[in-house]
Amino acid sequence: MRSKPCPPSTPASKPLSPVNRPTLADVAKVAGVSKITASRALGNPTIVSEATRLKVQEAVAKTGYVPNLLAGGLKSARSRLVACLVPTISSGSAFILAVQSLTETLAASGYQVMLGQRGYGEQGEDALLDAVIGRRVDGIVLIGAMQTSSLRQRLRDTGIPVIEAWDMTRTPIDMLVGFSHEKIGAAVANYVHSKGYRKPTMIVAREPRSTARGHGFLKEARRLGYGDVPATRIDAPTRMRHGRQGAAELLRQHPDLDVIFCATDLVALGAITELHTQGKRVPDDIGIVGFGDLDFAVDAEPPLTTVQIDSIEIGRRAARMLVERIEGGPIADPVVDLGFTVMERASG
Amino acid sequence: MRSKPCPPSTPASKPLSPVNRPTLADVAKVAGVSKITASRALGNPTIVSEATRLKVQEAVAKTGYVPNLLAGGLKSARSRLVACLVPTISSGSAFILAVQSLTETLAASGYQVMLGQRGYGEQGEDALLDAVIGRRVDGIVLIGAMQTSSLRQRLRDTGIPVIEAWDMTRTPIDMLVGFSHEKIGAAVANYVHSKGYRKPTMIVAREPRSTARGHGFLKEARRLGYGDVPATRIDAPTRMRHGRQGAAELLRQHPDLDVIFCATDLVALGAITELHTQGKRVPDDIGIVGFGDLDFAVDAEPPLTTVQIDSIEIGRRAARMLVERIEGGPIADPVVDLGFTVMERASG
DNA sequence: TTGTAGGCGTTATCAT
DNA sequence: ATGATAACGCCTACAA
Repeated sequence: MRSKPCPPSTPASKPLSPVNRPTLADVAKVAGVSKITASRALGNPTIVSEATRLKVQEAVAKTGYVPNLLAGGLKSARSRLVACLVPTISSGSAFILAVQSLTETLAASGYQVMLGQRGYGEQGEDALLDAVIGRRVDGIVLIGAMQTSSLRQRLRDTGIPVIEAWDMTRTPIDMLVGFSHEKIGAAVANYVHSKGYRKPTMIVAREPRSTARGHGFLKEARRLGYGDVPATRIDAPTRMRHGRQGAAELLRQHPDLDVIFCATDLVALGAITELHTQGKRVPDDIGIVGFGDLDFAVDAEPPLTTVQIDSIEIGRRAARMLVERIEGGPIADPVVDLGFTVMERASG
Repeated sequence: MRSKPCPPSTPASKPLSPVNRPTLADVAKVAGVSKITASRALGNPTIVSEATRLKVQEAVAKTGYVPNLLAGGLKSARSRLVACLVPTISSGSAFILAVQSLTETLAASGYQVMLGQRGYGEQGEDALLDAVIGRRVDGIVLIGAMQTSSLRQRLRDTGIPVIEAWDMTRTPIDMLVGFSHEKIGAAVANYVHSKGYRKPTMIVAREPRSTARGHGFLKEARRLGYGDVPATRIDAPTRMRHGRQGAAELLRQHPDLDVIFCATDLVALGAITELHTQGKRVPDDIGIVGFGDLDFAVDAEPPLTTVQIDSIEIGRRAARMLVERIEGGPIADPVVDLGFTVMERASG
C-alpha cells in the first residue's frame, strides 16, 4: 500500500516462458532414490526410513518441487477439489458467510473449492455440471436448492457425494444441512402473535426462499386467528429501496397495519427508513421484523428484531460431513436441520 | 421449495458406489471408431467426416461421457482452472461483486474458478500457493495486494500469468486492474473543499486500503490549507456500529467538525444513524461521505454521497486480460487504472 | 479421413 | 524399507 498517487505503468508484458517445473523424477534423482520412494516419503512418510525421508525433503526444497495434482488425481481418482455451486454471488447474500467457512474448513482438510454460479439458466447449469464432473471433483456443495429435477437426477447419477446446504428440501439428493424457511415464517407469526400485534402484514420477495417464509407465516397466522395477511411483493435480489417502496404501499392500502414481516434485513432497514420519513415511530406505531441478522441489524436504530441463521456453522458442517463421506465414513445423520433463532430486539 | 414444515429425514446413507465413468475408449467402442477419432470428433470436429462426427456424438449421449479434464490437462498442461485469491470472503466486502463478474466472465470462456482465502497467515498462504501451483492453474487473480514479498516473488517465479485486481500497487507482479485508494482520498478532500466545508474529519479502518485513502485525504487536505485532519481509527472489517462509535467519538473531541469522510458506506450509515440519534441533521449540521457505493447507499436517508467503484468491470476486465494472456496474446496495456467516481448525493 | 505408438507425472500392485 | 512395472485417460506425432 501507500502507493504513489500515480503508479508508473511498468509494461511487464513479457511473453511468459512456460517454465519447466521439476517432477518427482527430478526429486528422486537429487535424493538418490527411486521415484516411488520419493512419492512415499511425501505422501506416506511413516513407511519410509527416517534417513530417506530427510533426503527427499531436502531434495524437494532444493528443486522447488510441487506435486502435480492433475497427475496424482488421474491415478488416484481423487482430485481434492470440491465444487461449491451457488445461485449467484451477489453482495448482501446471507450465504456468503457459509461459503467463507466452507472454504476455510475444507482447506484445513486439504481440499480446495471450485466456485460455480448456476444462476444463468438451465443450459448454463448443464455446462457447469460438465465442468464439475469433468474435473472429477471429490464432492459437491449445492447452496440453495437446485430446481430443475433433470439436473438433480443427473447429479444423483454421478455418484459424487453431494451435500445441499442452506435450504431444507423434501427429497435431498444425498446429504443436507440447512433450515426450513416455512418454519421460520411460522415462528415469526407466533412471535408477532405473542407480542400482541393485531394486524400483521408482510413484504415478500419474488424468490422461492422468501416465498416459502411468507407461506409459512400466512399459514400459521391463519391458524392463530388472524384473517388474511396482506402482502406486497418485491423483486429479488432485495434492496433497501424495496423496503421503502413496500412499506409505503402497505401503509397506503392498509393504514391500520401494526407490524411488517420483511423479506430480508435490508428490506427491514428500508421499511424503517420509510416509516421514519413518514413520521411513524418504530416499534410504537409499527413493528418491524427482518430476516438474516446481517451484521448491521444489531446496530440499526432501533436495533432490528430479526431471524438469525448460523451461516458459518452451515458452511462448517457441510464441509465436515462432505469430507467424512468422501473419506469413507458412513454418515450418522445425513439430514441436519440447524434451525434458527428469532432475535428479539427493539424494532418489533 | 414449499417443503413441508417437517421434512422427513430420509437416511440416504448409501455407501456410494464409485461408479465407473465412461472413458473415451468406451465412446470409441460404441461408435465403432478408434479413440483418437472419437477425440477429434469432440475437440476438433472439422477434421472428421460428418458421418463419424454424428456416430460419436450419439455414442457420447448414449454413454453419458464427460471428458476427464485431469487427464486432458496432464497431457496438454492446461487445466482451464483459474485461481482467485481473495483476502477473505466476508459479507459487505465490496469486491464480492468483482468475484461474481470474474467467475461469470471466465465461465463464458470455458474457465472455472478455484477460490482461495489467504487471510490465514503466511503459512496458510504458502500452503495455498502449493495447492494453486500443484493444480497447474492456467492463471491467478489476486484480489487485494498480497503483502509478503517472498510470496510475491514465489508467485512471479511460477511463470503462471497473474493479474492483481482491486488495488493499484507500485510494483505489479504482472498485470493489474484496479484503482488508487490514495487518489480517492485526494479526490474526496477536493470535493469536501469545493462544497465549502471548513473542518473535515475522518473515520479510518485499521486496514491497508482504508489507511491509504485516509493518507491521500490527509495529504490533499493539507495542501488545500486545512490544518491537521482529526481521525479516529476503527477495526476492520467495518460494521455499522463502528460508524456510530467513530462519529460519537469525533463529535466529543471536535464539536466544531462539519464533515466526516467514512471508511466505508456501512460506516457512513452508522455515522448517520448516530448523528440522527443525537439530534444532528445531515447534511445541514454535518456532512457525511462514504466509500463503495454499495447498493443501499442510494436508498439511505439522506441518500449517501460516496465514492463509486465499478467492481463488476474490474472482475470482467481481469478475466478478459487474463484469458488473453493465457491464450497467447501480448497485452497492450498490462496496467489499467479504472478510476472511480465521487457520487454526489444528499448526505454531504 | 483415420489409425498406431508413446508419453504427460503420478500412484497401485507386486515383487525383492 | 525399497524398487520395477504398469496403469490412469487423454492427446501429440507420425504414419497409412
